[in-house]
Amino acid sequence: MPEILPHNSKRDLKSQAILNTAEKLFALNGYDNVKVEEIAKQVGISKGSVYFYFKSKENLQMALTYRAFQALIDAYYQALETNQGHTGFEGTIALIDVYLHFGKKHPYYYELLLDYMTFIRSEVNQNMTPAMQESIYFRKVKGIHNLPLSIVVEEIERGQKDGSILNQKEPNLLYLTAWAMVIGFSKLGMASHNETFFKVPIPDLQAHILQIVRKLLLDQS
Amino acid sequence: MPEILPHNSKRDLKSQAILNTAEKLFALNGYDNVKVEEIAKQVGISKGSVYFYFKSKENLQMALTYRAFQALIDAYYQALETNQGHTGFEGTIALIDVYLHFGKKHPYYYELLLDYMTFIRSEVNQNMTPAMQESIYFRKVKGIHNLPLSIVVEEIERGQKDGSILNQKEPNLLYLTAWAMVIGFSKLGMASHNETFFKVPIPDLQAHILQIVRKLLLDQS
Amino acid sequence: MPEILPHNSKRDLKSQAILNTAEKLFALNGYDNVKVEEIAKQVGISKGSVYFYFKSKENLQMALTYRAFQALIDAYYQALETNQGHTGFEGTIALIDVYLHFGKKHPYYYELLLDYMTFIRSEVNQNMTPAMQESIYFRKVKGIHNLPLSIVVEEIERGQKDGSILNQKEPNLLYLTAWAMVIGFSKLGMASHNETFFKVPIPDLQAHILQIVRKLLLDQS
Amino acid sequence: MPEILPHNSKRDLKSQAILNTAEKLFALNGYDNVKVEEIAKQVGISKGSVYFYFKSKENLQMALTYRAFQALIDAYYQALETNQGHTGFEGTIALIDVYLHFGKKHPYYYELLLDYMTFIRSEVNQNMTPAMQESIYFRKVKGIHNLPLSIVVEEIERGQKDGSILNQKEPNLLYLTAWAMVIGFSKLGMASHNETFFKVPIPDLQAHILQIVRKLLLDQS
DNA sequence: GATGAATGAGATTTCATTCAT
DNA sequence: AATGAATGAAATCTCATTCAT
Repeated sequence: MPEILPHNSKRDLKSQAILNTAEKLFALNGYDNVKVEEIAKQVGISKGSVYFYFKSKENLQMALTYRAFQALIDAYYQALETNQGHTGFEGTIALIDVYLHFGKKHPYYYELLLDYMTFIRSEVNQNMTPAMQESIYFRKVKGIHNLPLSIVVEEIERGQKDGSILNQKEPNLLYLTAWAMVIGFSKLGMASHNETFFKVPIPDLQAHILQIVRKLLLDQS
Repeated sequence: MPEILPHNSKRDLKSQAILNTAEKLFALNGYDNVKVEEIAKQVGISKGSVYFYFKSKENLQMALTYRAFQALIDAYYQALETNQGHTGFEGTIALIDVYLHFGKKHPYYYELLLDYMTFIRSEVNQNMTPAMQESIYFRKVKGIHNLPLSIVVEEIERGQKDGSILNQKEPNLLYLTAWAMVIGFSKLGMASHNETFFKVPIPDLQAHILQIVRKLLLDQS
Repeated sequence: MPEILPHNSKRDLKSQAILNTAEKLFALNGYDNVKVEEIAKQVGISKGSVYFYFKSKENLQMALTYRAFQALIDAYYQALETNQGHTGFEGTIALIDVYLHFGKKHPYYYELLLDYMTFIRSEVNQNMTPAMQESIYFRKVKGIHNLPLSIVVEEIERGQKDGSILNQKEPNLLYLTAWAMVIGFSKLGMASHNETFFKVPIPDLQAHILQIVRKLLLDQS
Repeated sequence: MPEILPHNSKRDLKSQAILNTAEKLFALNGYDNVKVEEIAKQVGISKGSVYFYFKSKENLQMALTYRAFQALIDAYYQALETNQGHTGFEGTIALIDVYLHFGKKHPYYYELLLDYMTFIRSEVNQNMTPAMQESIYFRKVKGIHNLPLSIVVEEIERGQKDGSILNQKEPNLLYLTAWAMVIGFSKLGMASHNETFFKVPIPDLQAHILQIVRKLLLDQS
């Protein structure tokens, strides 16, 4: 009964523990201000062990980025499943809602996802550390990094076909526009640990932005 | 009597040269990847001189943040002056347009402005270096950091009064909503050195977002 | 009764496998650049097993040194056996020839032998790790480390007596002189993976040096 | 009077001090067993300062190698000057004598010179650290690393022409043969801090080897 | 005012060795 | 006997900052 777990489950458990702690510390103090030693200490293991599980600090962050993508994609699929039978419009709104909640739950994931987009864009021209080139996590992320986009775009297309999304503009343009709003909101929301930002309650701002996205999708001008 | 000497202008000239170079390098490589020595070298002075003009690297960045605020505010006032006689709606759109174009000349200013927002919110709760506490530039920035908001908000209010802005929602809410869109766009646009992002031409995206802001202000639902 | 079991042969087999691999890797990359883990991996066992058979990395090298001495001594005795009935001169030349060819099969043995000579001279004055002090292999090597010298010296003496070696100088002096030449050649030859060294074909150089040794032994000036 | 020194003489003085200490420690304990911090401590400066003068530990060693070459070449030229008017034979012997004394005075230089020969040989095929590729000292050494050979070879050729060297074999072959003897002797001599090695007084061995070299050059068989 | 040599705390990373399983 | 996760000392190198000249 208890032994059905794959025999590297203990290994996985510890990787996850390291990742959890790293995520917490990176989020709190910023990547550069966190020492690997500190991560180890908080996990209750030695510095060397962290390096046993993750080849480098950079790699550790890429593993976190992978997690961020996975978490987002999982949440997307789950929302899609929950919304089976609904229109493409409803599905799209649900996805955006998911992204918004996602950022509240894992604020650091936002940063990671955004940083990755910047990073990947300069992959060709710029210098990438050899450590990164060979990183298994980097390869894993590259395998899925377009999924979030395509999931939403497909849902938008579905909505355009089923008539629930009246705006007939290029789905990619609609996606990026909505994404820009949501990212902007997250950036601002991130800046305030308080309930309000410049006297505006954060939830009000969020509701307002969601409402605009709705209008955008229903717009047929 | 003693203060009329052009004595200080040489000083200013050199500070400005340092700031120009720092801005360029920070924008290009990121704050952490730029060495003070490199800045000095490119200015053609010594490391020690940089420290004569700016107490620390952090301080240098805060001075840059001050420049960013100044530049934005200047651009705002100039747009307002150019738009004298126009409606509040037109003024507001002009301001947003300014913000959108603002980053073309100084791409790093967006980051600085955003970082500052994040920084300032932690002023009370968190740990701030004593060096920063006493920084003259920090105090200067604090003196003007609410101006961009109030300039735009005032213009929105003017528009609501003169009937050119039909949306009667709280001006702060409108401002933040519009700001979120613009920030989001900047983040996305910044990330791409290319002309397109996910197959969407960057200028198309910008135009689209501006159009939505227009609709937002004219919305009376 | 209990010691006849082939029980130990499996043990020996594995030690030998470890030594073979270590020798190959040390020769290729240098002692310091070879990780114990890499040795284990190439043998197909675990790091822990290496430590079961050899108390430490240093010890492993000393075991290799022992093998080097054994191999040299074996080759010497074999040459002597082959040359039974020949003069001392011929025997001596045969021994030197053996030494010269010795490194072709095990290039690393030269280094090991030389390093050992350097190591042993510092035994008294200098600091030696306690691990080494107690090393069984170190004791084993100490037991035989004078054999190569005495074998050659005895052969020289035999040659001086049977009249085939005309040079009547101190046999130890003759030995060291010949040894110096051979070591020097090995050092130079080793350094070149090519066929020539400074335009001189390596085999030509070797033949030349052997010829000089011959003359040395026949010299009666 | 005292100010004629070039104004970076203080800088040079300190580099030399670092080099002196590094040489001593490397010679005593081996490159790998010496910490940069230890060098700094013994010079009486900080670790960072060592890195200010030499970009890396590897670089420091290459600087030492450069010194070794310079010292050898200087000694060669000086010997040539002293032997002006003498035959090529005498000049050649003088050069070999210089090399022999040289190794006694700077035992570590021998190793460095020999290591460099091994290193340079693998330059094409093998991996070289980027740090080394760009090392100014590496480039400096490459500029002069063939001088010792050519100085001696020229002298041998001169001797062959003026009739003082009767051996008409290829000068490069003669050089390498002699060099092998001398290197071999050095290796053995290095192994003994004592006055004797296997009961043979070191100076006797040296004299003997020199005598053989003499005979080699005069040999016309 | 200007210089740049000097500092030294601190960061990442490696790897021989141990030991619980 | 065998395994391989865990350890932690130690090593190299960086760079913001200081300060004597």
